[in-house]
Formats: sequence, C-alpha cells, structure tokens
Amino acid sequence: MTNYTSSLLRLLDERGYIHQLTDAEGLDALANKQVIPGYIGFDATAPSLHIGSLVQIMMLRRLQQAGHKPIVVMGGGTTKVGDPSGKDESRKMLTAEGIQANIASIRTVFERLLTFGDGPTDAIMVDNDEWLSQLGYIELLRTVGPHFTINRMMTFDSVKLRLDREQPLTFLEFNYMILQAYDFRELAMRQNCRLQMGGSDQWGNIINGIELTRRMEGKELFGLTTPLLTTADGAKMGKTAAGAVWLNEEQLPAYDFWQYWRNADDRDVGRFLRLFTDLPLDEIARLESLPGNEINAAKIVLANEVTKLCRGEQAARTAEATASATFGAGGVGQDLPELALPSDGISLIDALVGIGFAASRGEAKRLIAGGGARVDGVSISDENHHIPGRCETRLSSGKKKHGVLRPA
RNA sequence: GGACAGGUGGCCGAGUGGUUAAAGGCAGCAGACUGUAAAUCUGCCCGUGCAAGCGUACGCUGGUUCGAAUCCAGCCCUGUCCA
Repeated sequence: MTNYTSSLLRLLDERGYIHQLTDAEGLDALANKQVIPGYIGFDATAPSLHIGSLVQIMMLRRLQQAGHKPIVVMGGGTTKVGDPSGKDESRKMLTAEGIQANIASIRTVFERLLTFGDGPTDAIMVDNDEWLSQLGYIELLRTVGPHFTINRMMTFDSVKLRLDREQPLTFLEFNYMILQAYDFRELAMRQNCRLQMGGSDQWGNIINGIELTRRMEGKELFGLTTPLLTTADGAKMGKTAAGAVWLNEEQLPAYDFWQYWRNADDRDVGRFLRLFTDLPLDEIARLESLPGNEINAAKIVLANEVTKLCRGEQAARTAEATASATFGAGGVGQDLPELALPSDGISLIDALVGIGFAASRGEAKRLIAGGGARVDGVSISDENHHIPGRCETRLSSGKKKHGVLRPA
C-alpha cells in the first residue's frame, strides 16, 4: 500500500475505494493543504439510485468525513438527451418535470448520508442542466471542440468496444464524453472543484475533463476511480430476482433491502463492511474473520449498519426484528409483505399471486408443483389447496420469501 | 444513393416451409445438501385452463401456401464496404 499522508487518501485507501488515481502525490499534498471540493455525477433517469451507486455515495461521505466538500452532480441536463450508456433501448426521453421529480426523490437518500448546507465542508447538490442547457452549439464547438481529437476519442474503451463489436454508436452517445468533460471544467470554475471521482468505467471521462480544463483554463485537476464492484460470484452489484436493489423506500421496502445484505456472500462481508459502513476497521477485521457459520453474525451487522445509513435507525431495527421473528422463531414479523385474507379463505394460487410471490397463475402452479409453496411452514403440493379464513397464516415461497395472510 | 450482411424469447445464440412455444448457454425460480453463504446435483422457466385446447410470440406491413420465424414484396432499423 502506498504511504499517503493525508487523512483523505488514507481513509479511502484502507477502506478499499481506490482503483486508479491520476496523481496520487499531488492530490495527497493538496488534501493536506486545503479543503477539496470533489464531485461525482449521478444519473437522473429513475426516481431512485440503486446500490450500484452506493460506493460512489459512500465515497462522498468519506470525503466529507475527511474534512472536504462533497458535490453531488445530478445529470439533469444529460438525462434530457436520453441516456445512451446501456446498449438497450433506454432512450426514453424524460420530461423536464419528470427529471426534477427524480432528482428530488434521489436527494432524500443523499440527505441521510451527507450533511448539506452553506458551510465550507457542507455538501451541495447541483444539476448540470444549469449550464448544459445554456450551451450554444457553435460556442461549444469553438471553445471545446479544438481540444478533442477524434483519434483520441476513438481509443476510449466505451467507444472502442462498440466499434470492435460492430455495434451502433450514435453521434449523441459519442458526444456524451464531451459533455461530461465539460461538466468537470464548469465545476472547476464555479465551485473551484478540484477532484472528480467515479466508477472505473468513468476513467476516460474523468481524464477528458482534466485535460480539457488544463488546456482551456490552465487549472490542475485530479481524478480517482473506484474498483468495479462485483459480488464474489462475479455478478454486478445490485441486481436480484426482483430487479435492482433500490436505495429509496418507495422503490424497495426496508425489509427487502435489509435481506439483500443479510444474504451477502461470505467472501464479500469484509469488503462490504469497509465500503458501506462506518464501523472501525479493527471491528470489521474481527467480524470478517468469524469462522464457519458465525459469519452470519457479521452479515446481520452488515445488514443493520447499511440499512441504518440508507433507511434510518428505525427501519433497520424493524427489519432485523422481522427477520429474527421470521427465520429464528418461525413466526411472522411486522415488516413482511401482507395480503388481506377474506373470511371464506383464499386459494393457494391466488394467495401466491396476490402477495407477489408469483407473477402469474401459471408461475404459482409451477412453484407449488416444485414443492416451493409453504403454508405455515408446511410444503403444499396440491395446487387446489384452499387456505381457510379466520386465522393469520404464514405464506412462503421457498425458504427465504415469507409473507402474512391477515384476516380482513 | 449503391452493394453486401443482419434484426429470434430478460440477455447471448441455433433454427431456412409442417415433427418449432422455437436447440444450446447465461441470468432467474424451486427442490436436495447447508449456515437465510458458496459449490454441486435435480426440476421449472410466454399467458390462460384440471386438461385437451385456446391466445399471443421470431423488426413492421402485406402477400404466397392447407400450413411461414423460415418463401415473396414494400417499409423501418443496424453493421461493413463504395459514392
């Protein structure tokens, strides 16, 4: 490990945030000397970010913990053009109001993790629409255009990959890197921002911003990327059966959020604790070295801590209580999904579909045929099974998904 | 504008007239084993129905045919090369 002298880089380094750094010594020295405004850009295409972005959010939190100034940049302007990053047809153009609503919703999570305000190290949130929508095409060409060569743009992975695979790459997408580079320059001018952070896939964009600003303004900026976060079995973080693991409560109930962390792979526990919780490192070292199934205790700590940060203390407690009531005692907890139970009962199939364990009746039948449907813990293989009304019933799909049928 | 190659289920990718709701892989779900872990093995994996079946589905629209993802025409989209 490198010997950093600044508390910022030491903190980031020992917790595993650093993948690439443009100028380690320069940044280290600067961090010792002044408060560094640093930013990370986020997408505004959905009303919530998911845990794929959590590393970046946590990095802003670390920045603030180390006495620097986090700047959250919402891509309101870039979102207006339509997000080209995925090769899927995610070109839905959002309305200005839709984007604003998304930003407002996303902000609620940031407010839990960062301290916003007017002070020197308080976090701020800006929308790149502020400057991008003002931008004239001719002006952009004249001021920014000369600093980019196509030759160089072609060498970036994001571009090269598409061309090599003979996939389409539109002019719009090609221009994204220019807009992102422009963002960095603009922030350097407006907020005196000196550092941009991001995922390793942003390295090219960050470099572009640094070079553009150096050429246009003669200012020296820094870039830092995080390692690409995958789970131990190689999957991208944040995807589960039900879809993405959203940070906002409206998109994903706290109990499910808690469960995601509770079900982490053994091998991921230590890494996740360092990245996603504020626990001291020696405590984390102790937790991650717990032998055999004692590691489950560490997973519970992980789930509690992350849920506390993202959803609040109360949400974490309720989720944990629900989990221990459900898994430990075989009972039910208040956080489980519920379905009203009519007084004359309900068919097992309807119950499974109604509570969301099966997307269609056919799927419910298959679940039953496979032995995965349980009523009060007992596996039911009769697809015509009828659940009587009156008493509270525990309905499960497999061993992990549980719900409650409550008499109406 | 021209020539050529393509557009298949969440993704990748076979399939060139009926036996194709469409091989195979990935992802996903469930079962066994476990520790709410991993690995492994097994089953499932468009909708509806108890079922036979019916309805949808292979870029779009129309056509040929008893029958089309497969053949024909036009259109849209993508790539490569040419102008």
